[in-house]
Amino acid sequence: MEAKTQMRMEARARVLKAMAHPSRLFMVEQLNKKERCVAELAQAVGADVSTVSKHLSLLKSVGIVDDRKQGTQVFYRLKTPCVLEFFGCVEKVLQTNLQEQIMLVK
Amino acid sequence: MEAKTQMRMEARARVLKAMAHPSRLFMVEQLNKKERCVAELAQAVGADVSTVSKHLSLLKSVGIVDDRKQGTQVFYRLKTPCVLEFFGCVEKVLQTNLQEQIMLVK
DNA sequence: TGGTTTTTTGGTTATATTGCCAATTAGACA
DNA sequence: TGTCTAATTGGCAATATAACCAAAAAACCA
Repeated sequence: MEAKTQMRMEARARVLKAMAHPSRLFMVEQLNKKERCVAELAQAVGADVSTVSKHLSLLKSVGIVDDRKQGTQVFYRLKTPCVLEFFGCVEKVLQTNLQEQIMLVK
Repeated sequence: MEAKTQMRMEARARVLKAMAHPSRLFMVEQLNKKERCVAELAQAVGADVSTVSKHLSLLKSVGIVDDRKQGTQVFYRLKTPCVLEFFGCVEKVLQTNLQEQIMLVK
């Protein structure tokens, strides 16, 4: 693999990796509905605020979310909603796997 | 997050995680063109055959690729080509980041 | 059967990720 | 200024990933 290709793949991998975590996927879905502050997301996810804050700063670092300060709160919002498109294919993959499981039992 | 939701997010994360690696992204792109055996992919990626074999079995385990035995060789192919759709959005994210970098310099 | 080729698996080491707690920072306001 | 509240950062321990080499498996052929 050429160095240039390698770098492009690494850049892509960083974005996908940022999405590839249960809590972060959930947060991305939540943020699609409306912007939310860290405490709200921590509550929704069921994890420590510090943990969620780190997840959010990772998502922000790759450009998937954005934030906005309001008083002592920080509101995060989905910056590139196209990431939601991932789910369609992911669900298709999971469905296909499921169908094969079923075929094995029959 | 409810237990059910948690499980669905974990399933999704497994699929995305399988994609989230430079070599694996490259292999997925290669496999889009045509099926390939392990040695070919190892050559193209520039890694040890055993390393590539492990990457492939991970991709297979989540249902992204499929394999077919032919003599001593094993040919892998893209089973769910919709994963290629990811790239469109990923590139958009990277482009947006780049635009912002440029704005900072100007 | 023995030898060759291709792939997978096991084992090890190095690195990265995750989650929590504790401490710090930042803003609002009495 | 002191004291809230909200969020971030640092640090640590547990777990997961990744790469390589060596060894085992699988399929072929002489």
